Amino acid sequence: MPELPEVETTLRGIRPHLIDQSVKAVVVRQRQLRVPVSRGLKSKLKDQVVRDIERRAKYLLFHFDCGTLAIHLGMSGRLRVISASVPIDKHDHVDLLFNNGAQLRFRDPRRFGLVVWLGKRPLTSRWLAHLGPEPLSDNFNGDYLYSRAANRRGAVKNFIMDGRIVVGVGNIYASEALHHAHIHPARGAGRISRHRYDDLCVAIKRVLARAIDAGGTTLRDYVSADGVPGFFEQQLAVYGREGSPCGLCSTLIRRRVIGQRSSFFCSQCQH
DNA sequence: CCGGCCACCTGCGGGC
DNA sequence: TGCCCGCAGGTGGCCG
Repeated sequence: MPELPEVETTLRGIRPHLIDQSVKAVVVRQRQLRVPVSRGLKSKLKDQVVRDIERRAKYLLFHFDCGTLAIHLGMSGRLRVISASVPIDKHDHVDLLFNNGAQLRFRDPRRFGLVVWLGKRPLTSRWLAHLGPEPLSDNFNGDYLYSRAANRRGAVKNFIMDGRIVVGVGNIYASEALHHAHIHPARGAGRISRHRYDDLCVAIKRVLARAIDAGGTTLRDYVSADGVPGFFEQQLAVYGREGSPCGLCSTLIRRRVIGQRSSFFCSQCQH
């Protein structure tokens, strides 16, 4: 489910409820996530106060005086603040209960997600240490992308989805940004001009920012209570639109597997 | 360092 | 109905 906009939207949704609150209890129903949830989590967090919550890449970082807890939503994770007594689903793996009555609930059917203790220097942990720049930051720009692409022979789509190059560009927005920038997803990363990397960088920033503004509703399973599909999905130009006409030239959108992931593009507009 | 491939896991929709 | 197949938002790790 979550690309970066969903993670950012989740952050904005939960933060006001949890800042300055102290942990009353930790409930772990299923510890077999991508890595096992550590057994000491309960005693470590008990009575600790949430000093801040922030996002780095697609990780949500919960800062306490004694260290930082990271939660990653993987492919199918969701994190919600609920009031007491919402029924427990079979995939509700972890709850953090707070003294103000708030309840942070982590649900993740596929269990590719992560609830992991990073200690006092989270940025040096193995999960965060090697990550590239944030896509919406100023140090992510065309110059940077172009310089990192030198001599790389792999497909540009794989290149921009590599978290060591830039974080937060998932499978949906990689296809979208490349369409915006008129770049073919299979083109070698090292065979793209400086100027076109400017365009690609702007496109990445724009598709992510627009999705965040739309409330991070990228997903097929983000359906509102009255059954209306997620708002932003209707704005996707190519992702999931195989066989329908390109909005720019009416050529039929094609799907092709690149780096074991489905990629969508217009063979007329993108080169 | 780089590219290619695999693994982890559950659910859903389509075809037969 | 029910089974089997392919597909799905991520990313660390391994191998050559």
